Amino acid sequence: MDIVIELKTKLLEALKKMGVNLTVDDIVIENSKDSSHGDYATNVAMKYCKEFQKPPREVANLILSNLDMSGIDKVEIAGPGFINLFLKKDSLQSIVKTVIELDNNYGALPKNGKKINVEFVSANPTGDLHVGHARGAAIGDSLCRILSFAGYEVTREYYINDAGSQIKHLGESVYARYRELFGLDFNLPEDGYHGQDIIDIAKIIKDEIGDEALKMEDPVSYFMRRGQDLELEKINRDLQVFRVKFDIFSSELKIRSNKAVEKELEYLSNHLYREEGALVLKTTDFLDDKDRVVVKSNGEYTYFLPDIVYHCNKLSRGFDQLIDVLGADHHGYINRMKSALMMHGYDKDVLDVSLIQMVRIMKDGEEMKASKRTGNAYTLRELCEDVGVDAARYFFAMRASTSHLDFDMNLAVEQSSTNPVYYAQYAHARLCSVLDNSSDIEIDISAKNLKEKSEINLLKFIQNWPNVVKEASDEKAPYKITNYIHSLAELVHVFYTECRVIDRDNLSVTSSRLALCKASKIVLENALNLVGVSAPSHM
RNA sequence: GCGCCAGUAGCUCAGUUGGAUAGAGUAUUAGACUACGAAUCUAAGGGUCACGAGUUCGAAUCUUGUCUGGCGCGCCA
Repeated sequence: MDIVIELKTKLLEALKKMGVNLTVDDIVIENSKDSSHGDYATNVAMKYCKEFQKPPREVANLILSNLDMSGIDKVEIAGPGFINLFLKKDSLQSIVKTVIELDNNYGALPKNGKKINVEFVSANPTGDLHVGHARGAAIGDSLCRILSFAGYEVTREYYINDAGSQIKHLGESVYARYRELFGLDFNLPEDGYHGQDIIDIAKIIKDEIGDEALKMEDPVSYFMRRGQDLELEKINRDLQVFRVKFDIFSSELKIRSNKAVEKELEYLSNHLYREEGALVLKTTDFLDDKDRVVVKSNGEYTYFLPDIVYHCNKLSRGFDQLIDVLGADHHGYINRMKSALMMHGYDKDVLDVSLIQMVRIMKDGEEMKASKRTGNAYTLRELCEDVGVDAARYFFAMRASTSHLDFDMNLAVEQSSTNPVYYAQYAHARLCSVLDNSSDIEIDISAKNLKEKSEINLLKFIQNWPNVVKEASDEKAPYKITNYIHSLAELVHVFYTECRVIDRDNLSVTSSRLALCKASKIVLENALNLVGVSAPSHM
């Protein structure tokens, strides 16, 4: 059993004897930062001293006199009333066996039967993904990996806005470039797209169908469809390179079919009113600070209306929770969507929005606003080419999504200890190397000879991994995983430096240390996998 | 003007159900390879946790006021 849980249970029993009933979640046990504070410490005596109407240190004393001491080496009361617990070494060593036996599943939480839909990226297919999308993609996908590891059934979804004016502009732009290729006069719309990629797409279409489009009655709608498909293929290729794979692409056009939007208007009729010819949804009855137009006075729908239909569509597919990963500039959108869902009788918390703050690409101490090569926005593809997928994914996942991110290009390409990605991957490669060099020596998974400080620290840290998974999943915070990875890598390096692993004159210690190496390698690999970063055995 | 997010070491950031001397990385300085990968490790210096007031045994954390920055506030998507 989990040592922390075991300790909590013992504390609970002690408190119970003293007449106070609590649950496991009421007890906080933390890893001591300072080894003189024991292996673990708890503040229960201070937290619940009011129940006993006695000062914290006295309560601590009472708890200790009732505490089952099996597996515990010694206890101390310290400071204002902390209880410091010192464990017997063998109670820590058992984690090695657990890790090696569970392997890739160590840290995975049991299936909880909950279905979560995570919508992310959802960029209009009118051009390449830029670095803002890249951060959304990295965080969205890492989140999915974490949630899935934490026992949820996860669906990754991409919403294509293929019914709006953007796609029309795309069609017109590609058509114009297509005509240009035949030397015909062409009209590139001002609010169209002017990049090189549009010309490339026009060329592809020319290769596909020759001059056939020139005879079409409605060429623009053909170019809309085909142009969008080609853009989407490109986006999808870039995302796959970035190790992001969607389960489903939903089309706004399809959502709109079967009169779904009209039915939605009917459903919402009690919450609608007319103002200056437009239909307005009374979202202020719920969470919003302003009512929102859903049908413009010219009869067109705003973006919001089909998006309501889309979110209801997702919920109708049986998801317990929806997560939207959105750029921070969309924050005004949250309450209006939640309000609409509440009109459908859903709880406001069925939708959880992860806002992703802005990214600045920094190079040589200055912000890089555009790609040097193309002059356009710096793209995900260029980023992958310049710094590699591992570095890009790690850096994006590394910070809380709510904080602005300065992406340091110089650091990301650095192949040294200053680069956190290499630091972690190097730790993994080192472990692999040690294990390779000792393949003839048997591994002792009881790990009974581990007793050095660096070994114990590593054991405790590995043992905490499932809790980190839980926390990252509950808080939807991939950066908790990268923080863990960095600390784990550090402990591995320290262990490696202080403890010579392979010693053919002392095979009993060697066998234990090899087991620790193997367990550490497994956890490191599992953690890296959750943020989509590879765990190489050689570098 | 209103709303959301933020302000912690020179720089980039952790620390958020209130806990012990506020931590990492980076940068700077000084050390450590005749053995498993020195892409590493060990130390040192570096702080008014934006500022004030409050809540209590105890505040970076909670409340409140102020200042600064980013973003939003459209019959755009």
